[in-house]
Amino acid sequence: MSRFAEVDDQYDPDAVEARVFDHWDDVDAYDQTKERFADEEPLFFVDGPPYTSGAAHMGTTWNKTLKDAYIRHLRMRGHHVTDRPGYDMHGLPIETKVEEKLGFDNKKDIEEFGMENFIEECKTFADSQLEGLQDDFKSFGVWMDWENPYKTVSPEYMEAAWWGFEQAHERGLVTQGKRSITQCPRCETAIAKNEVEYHTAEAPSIYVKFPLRNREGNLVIWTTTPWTIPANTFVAVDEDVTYAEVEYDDEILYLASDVVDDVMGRVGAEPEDYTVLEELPGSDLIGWEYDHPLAEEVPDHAQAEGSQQVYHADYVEVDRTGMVHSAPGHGEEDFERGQELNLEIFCPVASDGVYTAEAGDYEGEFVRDANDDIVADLRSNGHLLLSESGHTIDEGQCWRCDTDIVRIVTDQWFITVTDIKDELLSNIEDSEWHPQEAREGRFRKFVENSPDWNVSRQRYWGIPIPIWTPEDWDGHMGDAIVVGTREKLADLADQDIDPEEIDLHRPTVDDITITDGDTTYTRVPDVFDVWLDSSVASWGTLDFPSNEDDFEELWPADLIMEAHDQTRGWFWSQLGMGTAALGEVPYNDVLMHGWALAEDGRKMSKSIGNIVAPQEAIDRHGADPMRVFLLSQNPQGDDMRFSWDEMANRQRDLNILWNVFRFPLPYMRMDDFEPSVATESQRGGGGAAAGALEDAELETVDEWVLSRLQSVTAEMTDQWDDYRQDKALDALLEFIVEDVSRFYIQVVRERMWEEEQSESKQAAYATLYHVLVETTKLLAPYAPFVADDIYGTLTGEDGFDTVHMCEWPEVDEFFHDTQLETDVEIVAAVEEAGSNARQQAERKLRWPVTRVVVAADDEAAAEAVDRHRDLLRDRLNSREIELVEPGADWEELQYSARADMSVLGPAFGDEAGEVMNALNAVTVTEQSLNVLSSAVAEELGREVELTEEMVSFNTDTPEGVEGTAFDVDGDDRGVVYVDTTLTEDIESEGYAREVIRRIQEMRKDLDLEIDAEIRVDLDVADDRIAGLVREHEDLIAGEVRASGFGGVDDGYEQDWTVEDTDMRITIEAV
RNA sequence: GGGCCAAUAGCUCAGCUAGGUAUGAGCGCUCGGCUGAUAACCGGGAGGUCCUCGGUUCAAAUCCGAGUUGGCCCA
Repeated sequence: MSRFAEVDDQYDPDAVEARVFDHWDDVDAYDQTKERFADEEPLFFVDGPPYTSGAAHMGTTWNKTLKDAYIRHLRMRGHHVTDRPGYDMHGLPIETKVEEKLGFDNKKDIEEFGMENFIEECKTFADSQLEGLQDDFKSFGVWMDWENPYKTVSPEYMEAAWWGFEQAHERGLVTQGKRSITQCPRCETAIAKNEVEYHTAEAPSIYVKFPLRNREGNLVIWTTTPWTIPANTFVAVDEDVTYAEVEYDDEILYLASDVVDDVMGRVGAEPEDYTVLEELPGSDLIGWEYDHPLAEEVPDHAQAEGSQQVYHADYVEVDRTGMVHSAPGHGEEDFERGQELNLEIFCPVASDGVYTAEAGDYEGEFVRDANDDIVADLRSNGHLLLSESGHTIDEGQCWRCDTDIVRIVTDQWFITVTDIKDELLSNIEDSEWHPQEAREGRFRKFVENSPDWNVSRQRYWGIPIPIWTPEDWDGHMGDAIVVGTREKLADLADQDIDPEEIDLHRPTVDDITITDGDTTYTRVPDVFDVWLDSSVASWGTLDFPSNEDDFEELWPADLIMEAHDQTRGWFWSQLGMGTAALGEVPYNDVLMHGWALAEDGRKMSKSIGNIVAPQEAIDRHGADPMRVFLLSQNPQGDDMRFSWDEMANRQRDLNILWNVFRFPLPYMRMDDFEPSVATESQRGGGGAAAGALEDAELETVDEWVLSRLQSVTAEMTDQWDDYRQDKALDALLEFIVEDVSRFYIQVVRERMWEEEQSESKQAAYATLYHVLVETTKLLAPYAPFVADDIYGTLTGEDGFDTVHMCEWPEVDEFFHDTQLETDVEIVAAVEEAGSNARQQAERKLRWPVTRVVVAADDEAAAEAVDRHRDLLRDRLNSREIELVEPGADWEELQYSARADMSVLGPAFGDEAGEVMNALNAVTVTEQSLNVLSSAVAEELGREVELTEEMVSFNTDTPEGVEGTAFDVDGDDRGVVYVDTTLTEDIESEGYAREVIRRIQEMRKDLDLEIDAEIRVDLDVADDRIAGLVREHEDLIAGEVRASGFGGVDDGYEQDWTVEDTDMRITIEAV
C-alpha cells in the first residue's frame, strides 16, 4: 500500500473489508502477527467450543467477537496468546439431525443401518457444520488458529476425556448406580434434566383405593400417571398431617382431613352421604400394610420386604388426598425415599418406554398407551374411586425430538462430585469472575446444590466410556478397568491395536476385549454425556496427555469467556472435571457476558420471528460496524439488546474517523510530507513518527490533542484491564468524534490550507499523523479491517505489514499535560457559549465581532481564557477577547430590578404601584439591595424600605451585546458576552468572507484541483458593499487562490444574494 | 413454583456501589449555522409518572418490601 494514496470519499465497509482480506492474504498477516509475539509471556486462553449443529447466531457472534478483541488486545499488550478454536461435535442433537435426514424413527433403524455407517454420517454432518461456522467467524475478522482447531471427535481430544475420567476414577469418584432419570423413549437414552422442555398436556387424573391389609378400609391416592401404578411399592403420608377415616357408600376411606370435602365433592357425594368416623395423625398410619391394587394383573410387582406399606415422606403435600402413590422405579423423589428405606427398586419399563415381562398383563404395551387399560382394570377390580377428565399438567419432552419423556430407573455411570463438594467450593475461590457477583451468587449456589454427575448416555455418537467390566461384575469399581490413554488400551487389549491409528469411536472400541488371567473384560456400551467432552477442554486444547509439554507450561487457563447460561454449563463442568481429575479449577479469569436479545427485548427465536442473522448485519452495515456495535456493549453479565439504529450509529462513528483520516491526505501528498521514522525502538511502536513530532514546533492545539491522546490511552488501558472494553471504546470514539473531528481538525484547517511551507503546517501534519496512527492501534481490536486500512495508508512501507503487529500504545508523559486539557475544556465551553450568544444576536460566525468579553467566575477559568486568547479569538472570530477577573463586575453591565407584587402589595398597600414603577424604572451597576434602594429613593423622591424578597435582578447588557453563561461538567464558570456592533471594517470583512465562501463553492462545482489558480470577476449590485468587498481583495485572492480580478471572458458564472444584496460571480481557471 | 439479573427521553444507554434539583449522553425529530472533511461538520430547541405500589428518610431513579414485564438458570 503506498503511503497517502487516494482513498474513497466515503467510508465503504465492504470495500475496506475486501481490500484488507486481500492484504492479509498477501502478507500472511495472521502468521506474522503470531510470530511477532511468539516469544512474549504466554497467556493461555481457552475457547469454549460452540456446538456444531447450526449456523452462528448473534450470540455466538458476540461471543467470538469479544474473544477476538481480547486476544488482539492482549497480544498488543505483549502476550503470546493461545488462540486455538474448538468445536463441540458429539452428542444427541447431531444424532437426531442425522436420524431426521435419514428418515429414522428409533434406535432399531440405526442398528439396521449399521452403527459404523451412522457414526460416519454423524461425523460428516458435524464436519460440514464446522466448516460453516469457521467461515462465519472468519467473515467478521476473527483471528484464531483456523488451520488447527481442536475437535472433540479427534483421537487426541477423546483421549483427553478418557484421561480425565481415569483420574477421577483413581480418586474413587466413578461409580455405577441406579438413578431415576428422565428418559426419551424414542432416543432411548437419558436426557439431562436441563434438556427437558415443558409444555402443557392433558393427563389422566385418577383417585385410586389401595385396600388395607389386616384392617378394614382403603388408602386413597391420586395420580396423573396410571402407568406407574404397576410399579407401586409404597404409599407416602406426612406424619404431622391429620388424616380422616371416612365412611362412604359402605366403605372406609383414609385421606387427609383437610381434603375430605373436596374429594367427596369430586366423587359426587353430598355431605350427608359420608361421615368422618375418626381423625388420626399421619404418624399413626405409618407401618400399615396394603395390597397392590393391580396384584392380579402384575403378579411380579414389588413384594420384597417392606413393600406395600405406609411411610412418611417429606414430599407429601396436602392437596388432592394427602397420600402419595410412590414408585421408586420411576419418580426421582420416590426413588430417593425408596433408597433411604431400603425398598425394592421395581421398574417394569424398558428404555423404549414399553413394559417388560415384569409388568404382567401389560407386557409389550407402550406405557402411555396402557393408561386406559390400567384405569379400566382398576375400575373392574373395584379400586377406582374416581377418574376425572380435562386435567392438564406440565409434561416434559425431549428437546431434540419432542417426544414426551418417561421417568425410569436405570443403571447409569456417575462422577460423584458430591463427595468433593468442599473441594469444589474452595476451588471456586481460585478463580476471578467478571462480574464477581456471578461467582458469589449464582455459581456458588449452583455448586452447593449440584447432585452427582450422570455422565452416561445410551447412544452412539459420543466418546465411548472407557470402562471394561468382567462378566457377572458385582459393581465394585476395584474389579473394573478404566482406560485413560490409547497406549494403555493397546497394552491391555486382546486385539492388535495401533495407538496412533485407532479411532476411539463406537463400534471400533466395542469389539475390544481385555483378558486378565481367566477373566475377560468387555466395554460397557455407553458413551459420555456430551457435557463431559467440553469439560476437559482446558487440557484437550493442548492435546494433553499425548502432548505433555504445553500442559506443563500453560495449564490452567488464564482466561475464558462465555455467556451466563454457561454458569450451569461449561463453567460448572470444567470446575467439576478439573477438580475431580486434577484437584484444581482449570481457569483463572472468567468473563461472563450476557445473551443477545432481539430489538423487542425478547430472546431471538424462530417462533417469534425476530431473529437477526449476523450475515444480514454484515451485509447491511459491514463487519467492522457490527463488531464495534457488539463491543460497545457491557460484557459483564448484562444481556445485550440488538439495535439496527445503534449499529448505524457505530458505522457513522467510523465514517467520522474515515473523514478525519482522509482530510489531511491531499495536503500531505501535495507537500510530500515525510513522517520521519527514526529509531528501531520508535518503529517498535509501528511506524509512529515520534521523531517528526519532537522536531516540530507544536502549537497549543497540537499539544492539547497529543495530551488528550495520552489521557485516552491511559483510560482505555485501565478499562481493558477491568474487562470493560465498552467503556474503553466510548473513550476512544469520544476522542475521535469530539476532540479530533469537532475541535482539532476545525482549528488546524487553516494551517493546512496555507499555500506556503511553514513550521506551523509541518507541526499540524506531524501531530495529526501521530494521532491517527496511534488511533488505529487503539481501534485495532474493535475494527480490525478499517484500522488496518488506515494504518497501512498512513505508514506505507515504514510500518508493519499490519496494525495488529503493533504494540498497544503507552502513555507518553512528555506529551501528557492535564493542565492544558483542563484549559481547553474551559475554552471549548467558552466557545460554545459564545456561539450560542452569536446565535441569539443572529450574527453568523463568518462575520467577525469587535470583541468578546469573558466574565470568569473563578481563577482557573480566567487563567485558561487568558492563556488561550489567540485560540478563542480564532474560534469565535472576534477581534478582541476581554477578560473580566473573578470578583469583578464588567462595568458596562447594568442591572434592573423586577418587583414581586405579592410581597410589595401587602408591604406598601396603596403606594405599591408607585414603588413598583420606580423599581422597574431604575438600573444599577451592581446587584446590591443598598444601591438599588438609593436609586429607587432618588427616582421616587423619598426613602422606602426594600427587602430581598421584593425584588429580583435582571442583567442588562449594552446595546448589541448578548451574553450566555458557560459551564464545565455542569458547574457554572462564567458568562461570555459577544459584542456584535457593526463597523465598516467588520462589514467589509464579513462581505469579503461571504464572497470567499461562494467562490470556494464554485471552485468545487468546477472540480478544480486544490492548488489550481483562478481569475475572478465580481459584480456587486450595491455600490457601498462593492467598495467594502474591494477593500479585502487581497484576502479573497489568497483564500481562493486567485491570480487576479476582472478580465474573465468565458468563465463559470453564478448569481448570489448575500444579506439582501445581489452579486454575480464569475471565475475561470488560469 | 424457586434462584439470579434487568426496567431511566421516540431508540440505545449513563447515573444507582457511599441518597442531595435528571442543565443526563448519543442517535432520531426540529430550527438555525458552517463550508476545499461537504452524502461531512457545528449550535439552539422540543422531548421524562426514572415500570407500578408501599416503606425508610428532612430528602429516593438511587436504600428496603411487594407486584408487573423481559432474560438466564433450576423445578
